[in-house]
Order: sequence, then structure tokens, then C-alpha cells
Amino acid sequence: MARSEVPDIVVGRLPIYLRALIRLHSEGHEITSSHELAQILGISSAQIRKDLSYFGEFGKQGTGYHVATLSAELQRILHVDREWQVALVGVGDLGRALARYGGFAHRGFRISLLFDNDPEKIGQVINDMTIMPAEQIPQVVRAHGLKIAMIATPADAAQETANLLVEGGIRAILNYAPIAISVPKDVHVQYIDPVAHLQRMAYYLD
Amino acid sequence: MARSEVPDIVVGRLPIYLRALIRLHSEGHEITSSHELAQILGISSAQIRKDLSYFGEFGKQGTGYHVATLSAELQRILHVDREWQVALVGVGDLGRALARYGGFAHRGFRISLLFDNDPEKIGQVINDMTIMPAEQIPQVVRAHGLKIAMIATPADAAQETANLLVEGGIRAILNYAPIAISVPKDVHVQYIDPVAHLQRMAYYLD
DNA sequence: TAGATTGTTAATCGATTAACAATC
DNA sequence: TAGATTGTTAATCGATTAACAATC
Repeated sequence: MARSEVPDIVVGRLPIYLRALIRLHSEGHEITSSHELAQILGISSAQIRKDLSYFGEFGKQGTGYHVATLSAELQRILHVDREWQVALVGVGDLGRALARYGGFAHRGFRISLLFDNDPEKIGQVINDMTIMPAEQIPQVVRAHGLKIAMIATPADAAQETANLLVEGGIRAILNYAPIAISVPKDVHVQYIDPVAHLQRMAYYLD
Repeated sequence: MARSEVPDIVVGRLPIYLRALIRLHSEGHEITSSHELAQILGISSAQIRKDLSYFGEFGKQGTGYHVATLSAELQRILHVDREWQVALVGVGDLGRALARYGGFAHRGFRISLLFDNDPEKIGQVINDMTIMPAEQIPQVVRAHGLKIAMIATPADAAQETANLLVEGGIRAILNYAPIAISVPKDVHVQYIDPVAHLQRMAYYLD
């Protein structure tokens, strides 16, 4: 089935499957099944099988899935069978923590460029990376060929930052600023707003 | 309409609407419309009107919505017209950044208890909060009457941490550990895994 | 073989959208 | 009034699930 026909909501579940598979692998499981994955993740086995069927046939009737194989297939499908270099804009408390956090590089996304527009911060070094002025984003990002960026600026600066990133050739943005940004149709944006998650849960509390 | 009939996906969009309204308010807008909000957020105006209709009638035909009023209504509906105290478990790089991050308290969620199971960290003070041993979670959380917690431990410790939190009476968990946790049906869980977002976008890159 | 699980189809379920009467 | 926008209905669209033949 052609790539363009896969619903984005299905693509969004693949990383969850991959995460579970990597964990199973690290725990020594060689084989799993849609039922076991469903149990672990709290979703239906039918959904897992249907999601995977968009991309091929990875299982064996009566047996299930080979953990290492399916894991590798998902990494290939998601294009995470390589290391991606990522630009990070905004080195406040949050940005600093993201720059230091080991969980990205460990899973294939290495933050390799830091930008900020505060003259006090420019030139500082974090994790061997020197903070550069935001105005240089277009040229530096393009020179390094980066395609992915994170925005950790205040909300006020997010749209302007996104414009600079797009100008530099960025095609995927993880936005930590609590504001919607607008970008060309061929640029992907994902949002992380922990407070929105907390508010959503507060609805169900007394 | 009874609370239980509101789809969770609708509840999940209310914080996004609220965020946009607060921003409009701060920019001096007194009135807005479903069309303007739709434009800002990149969703349809019909969806915004339909979502709001689950909770009442907040607009005026021909005019739109009074920003401050709708904002206050959404805060009331979401139960964020108060300050929630939040427990944070796991004070590594990520947890430390969360504890310091001003964006929570500013929007009604104050981190007020810190826990870790590393003897080196116990007793340390961050933002006037003393890190306490994880084993004391049940009693301390219950004594303070907290209902919301964040998990920022390694994946290995997340399930055990969730168990302790539930034992202490926690009813909503924001889980930063990259692993699914299982909790009783009346406990809500939201996940934040930035790498999953990056992987999802990588699918669309060459 | 008998038992188990996949991949897939068709049915069901739920969410989104278009359209418009009501009305400010 | 004329123009604009809401709240709501019905239709459309899309996602999830149940069920089972195929087959390991």
C-alpha cells in the first residue's frame, strides 16, 4: 500500500509499538504476539494487527512476531534506523534540560545545534555545543543540512523562530512553546504542552 | 448534557482553546469568533462550536464570544479555576528541569513535593522543596491530599512509582517515563514522550 | 494433528463537517 | 434592517472492532 495512504494516526502509534518491542527485546523476549502487545499497551490486538498490515506482513500464524525483526522493520519504516541531527532553539531552563537530556541521543536524535537570542547566552557551551545567535539559524541550519528542530522559546518568539527554521530548510518541528505556529504544508509540527495534559486530567477530578 | 457523555477527545481540546483565549486576552482582544479561533488553531470552526456546545451556550449570534467570559468558563469546566498541588517523582536531569520550570505554577499547577530513591539526592533542596525518599510517597502524598503527580523516573521504576502514587491517593498521572503503566480504571494517565513525536515526524522525512 | 495467531474483511462505532434556522 | 455568527442537525467521513479463513 502506498505510503500516502497510511493514516497519520497509525503512524503515530508505530513509535509506541517500537518502544514496547525494544523493551521486550531488552528483557530477553524473542517472540511476542498482537495479544501480548495489546495487553502491555492497553489497546486492542486487532488494532495492532491492522496498523502493521499497512506496511506488510511481519508475523507468522500460530506463532506471532519475532521481536528483533519487527523492531528493525518499524525502525526502517519510521526512518529511525539512522541518527538524526536536531537543532534546538531557546536555551532557558527547559531548553537547557533538553540539551542535557540523554534520552534523545540514546534513541537516535542528537541535538547538535543550539540557538538563543539572548546576548548573555550566546557563546556559552552546553554539552560541547556553543550557543549561537538565533538570527544565524537559516544559514547554519542549512549549512549542516538539518531537517528536524525543537522550539523551546517563550510563546512570543515561537512563530518567528519557526519562520527562521523553515527558511533554513527544517521540515519537522517539535514545539514546546505553548502556542500554535503556522508553517508551510510540507513542514510537520508536533506539540508538547505538559500543562494541557494536566488540565485535561483535571477535568475528571473533583 | 451529563459530564460522562462528553467524549474525552473533546475534553482534550479544551486546554488548547483555553490557551488561545488567554493569549487573545493578553493581546487585548475582547471578542473572538469560532472562525478566528479556527484560523489561529488550524482546526474547523464547526468543531470548535460543537465542542463548546457539550458544555453550554457561550456565544452570541452575529457577534461571537467574549474572550474573558469564555476563558473563565473553560477554566471552570476544566477545574483549573484553582491551584493544584502536584507531586514529582524522579529528580534526574528531566525532573530537576520540571521542578524549576516556571510554566507550571504560572498556569495553576504547583509542584510541591519531590521524591527520588537515590540516597545521594534525598535531602537536597530545589526551589525550596526537599527531596524525600520514594518509599514515603504513599503516606506523604496522602497527608498533603495531592491528587496529581508527574513521573520522571527511568522506565524501569515507572510502574512501581505509579503503584506508590495510587496507594497515596493520586488520581491523575503525567508520565514522562517512556513506558506504558497500568493503573486502576479511575486513575487517569497522560504520556509525554518527545522521542515518539520525533519518530512520528521522521516517517515523513526522506 | 490440534492449538494458536496472523492478516483481512465487513460491520460497527464514533468523530468531523456541512449546512442552515435562529437571532443578535 | 442587513450582515454576521451561533448552536444544532443530519450527512459524511474515518477509525476501530469483531470475526474468521488461512496457515504455521
